[in-house]
Amino acid sequence: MLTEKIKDDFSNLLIKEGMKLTSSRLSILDNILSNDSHRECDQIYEDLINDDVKVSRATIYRTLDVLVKYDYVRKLDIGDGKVRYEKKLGTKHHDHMICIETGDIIEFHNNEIEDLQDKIAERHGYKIVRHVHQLFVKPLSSK
Amino acid sequence: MLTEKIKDDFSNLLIKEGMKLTSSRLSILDNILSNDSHRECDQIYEDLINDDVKVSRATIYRTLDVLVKYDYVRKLDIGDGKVRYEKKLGTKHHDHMICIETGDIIEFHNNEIEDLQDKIAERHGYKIVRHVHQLFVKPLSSK
DNA sequence: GTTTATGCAAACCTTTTGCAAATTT
DNA sequence: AAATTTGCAAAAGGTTTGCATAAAC
Repeated sequence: MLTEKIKDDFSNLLIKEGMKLTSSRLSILDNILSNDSHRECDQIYEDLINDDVKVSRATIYRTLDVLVKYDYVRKLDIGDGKVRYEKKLGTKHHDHMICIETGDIIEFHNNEIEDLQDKIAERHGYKIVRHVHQLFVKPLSSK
Repeated sequence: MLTEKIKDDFSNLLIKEGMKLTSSRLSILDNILSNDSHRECDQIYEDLINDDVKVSRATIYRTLDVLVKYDYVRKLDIGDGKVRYEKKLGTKHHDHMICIETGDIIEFHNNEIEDLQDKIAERHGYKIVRHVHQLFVKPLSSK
């Protein structure tokens, strides 16, 4: 369920962009913000259909682009050919550890690494705009 | 130009896999090891054709799979929809900083970050198999 | 001579796009 | 009523695949 504030903010953002507040867009936003997993577009589509929300994949793709642009959603690409999306609004920054045995995606955050990254970029004359940090792991117990 | 040692090692590896040492495979390996850039399959294809090596894209894809599996080549995916390949044999481990203004790819390495990564994984009961660390940056001078 | 590799074109699969119909303002 | 959005199905774009032919062993 979207709060009034979220709905208002979203509405204003759309107006600012010359876009309209449609029920499809609200349903997609609601679905994303109510879910903590890392889903492919098709999974989101299935979930919406199961909730009796009638939308097309095309609309989901088009809406995800807007949501990513405005930081409601983060696009996650772990290089397995499947692009995933996760809620970003109201969450803290984190990176991902992916278990290569189970496919589990675990979130992590480390300030020291963040600082070191910044220094490396600065040393080369750059400033970081965003970063991707993914650890592909297996259980210590695994051979 | 491939050294005898590299050629022998490659030959042995193929034999072990029940595969044959073909001129296509040697040409592709040679091309990769002679190049320090980060190229898409299609760029590699063009470069080979320009060198009068007659191969198909299919063969390049199939050969790259083997080369990646045996650490001759690293597959690089910076999430822009273009998968790139870079020489790995004889190079030191590094990660990538990508300039979002010029598309330049700069290599970097930092032991402290590597150690911190290991600790994070361990703390969660995992061991790192590989990782992806990419900094998307812009010049400090840029607004 | 047997087996694996190659090239070609078709198939794949996810994402994007053009357009007419539907929805929003 | 004017403008944007939607769904559909087609297009796109990179990668994979099946199969007949070629090359390696």
